[in-house]
Amino acid sequence: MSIKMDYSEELHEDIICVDVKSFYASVECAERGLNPLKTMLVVMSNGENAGGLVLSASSAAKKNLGISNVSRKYDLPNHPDLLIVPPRMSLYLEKNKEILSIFRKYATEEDILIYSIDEAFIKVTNVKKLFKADAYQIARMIQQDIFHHLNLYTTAGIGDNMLLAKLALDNEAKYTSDMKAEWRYNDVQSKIWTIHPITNFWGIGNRTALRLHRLGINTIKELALANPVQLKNQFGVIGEQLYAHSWGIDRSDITEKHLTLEKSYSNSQILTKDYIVRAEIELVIKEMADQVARRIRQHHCQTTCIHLTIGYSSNSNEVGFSRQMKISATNSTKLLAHYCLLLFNKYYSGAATRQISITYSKFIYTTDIQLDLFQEPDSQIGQLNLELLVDHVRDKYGFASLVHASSLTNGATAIKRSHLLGGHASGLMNKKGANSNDQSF
DNA sequence: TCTGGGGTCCTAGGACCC
DNA sequence: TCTGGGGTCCTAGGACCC
Repeated sequence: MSIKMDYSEELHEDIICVDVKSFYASVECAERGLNPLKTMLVVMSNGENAGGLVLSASSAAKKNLGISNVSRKYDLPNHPDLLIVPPRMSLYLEKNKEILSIFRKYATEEDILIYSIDEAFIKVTNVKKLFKADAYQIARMIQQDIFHHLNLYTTAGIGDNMLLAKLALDNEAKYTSDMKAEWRYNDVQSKIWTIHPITNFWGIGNRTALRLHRLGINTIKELALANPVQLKNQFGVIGEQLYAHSWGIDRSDITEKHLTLEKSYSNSQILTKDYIVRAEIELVIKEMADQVARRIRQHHCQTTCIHLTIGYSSNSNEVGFSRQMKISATNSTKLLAHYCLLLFNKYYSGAATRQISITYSKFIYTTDIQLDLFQEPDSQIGQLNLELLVDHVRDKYGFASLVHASSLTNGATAIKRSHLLGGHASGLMNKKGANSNDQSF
């Protein structure tokens, strides 16, 4: 028996959520002329170490060998047919662009929302007439189009809103033979309420599952039938959202989502060893401050907020710290490195360091220079021009063509990392390094 | 775990203002 | 000063996603 819910005020769109099956692994199969569904292949970052991480495993590797996306090299079975290949992030970015250009044949720019490197939402409500097709048929056209052009299989979820499309994708389309699933408000009680375990539901991780469990809520159905006031008291906004989601309700507008993203750019790394020497840690911070500064210059923005996170070694008694600081708008490497070091020196306890992360946020988009009142204007402009020149040379000849002498010393990681994109090998090992591309997806 | 990397969003609590 | 109160901005920390 089902319970009545009035959906007349909710969105009734045709949203398709598309995701490329095992994206990185499938691209590698396609490049080798191998069947992406039958080949056992994994893309592995840092494959030279025993701790190498599986970024993507083909479905055959997952099914036959039980490999998952965060498996380690030391976990992998020894199988003669298993192909282990290094990542080529720049290639995946290229394929991502080609897929996007296919999406644009089926919807206008503002009706497409890129969710990640291999996932996007497409609103097709307004083009059904044009294609003389319903959403399900349009999803099939998109899937076939991508397969013909790129030899990649995609899965598609279809729904009245973005949440339903995404849930249909994650919880059904991935397991059906035609790689599609359509979830409408009518299906909420039979489809959403039976998602199991509860952490398979979008937005519920282990921590939230545990807190729900303490309230006696162990299934989506129990969540939907819970007292929304109690949920709000316990979880705040998240509680209201969880409740709405359990009924398949999501009022977010795909076209407005474009405007509301609050952006930040960051780099982070887990170091290959514990760093004890203060100067060596400072050096890595300077290098990373430089990398992220370069990215924001490429996007023509200036940051007004920097954030430094230091994680200490597990051999240490302390966990580390995470601090941010407002600054006057800048994208100057020199200034940003200075501020990052300021934070570091203020809070560093002297413990062995294993992880470093630098984030810039709260951007202003302008080409004007915010002149510092306490510095000579000429020297500030000169500094910025110098940094733009350095960017230009690196675009042309690769990051490693022009580095501070300090990056050649022990402990420095910038040169090694200059071929990384999104933290993994770009596949471009020639002089024109990965850094001519952007790392954000 | 033999420490991956890049993001977004929410909350509590402190500082400051009127 | 044996407790004012509301609003806004900021920071640290938590949680989640791909």
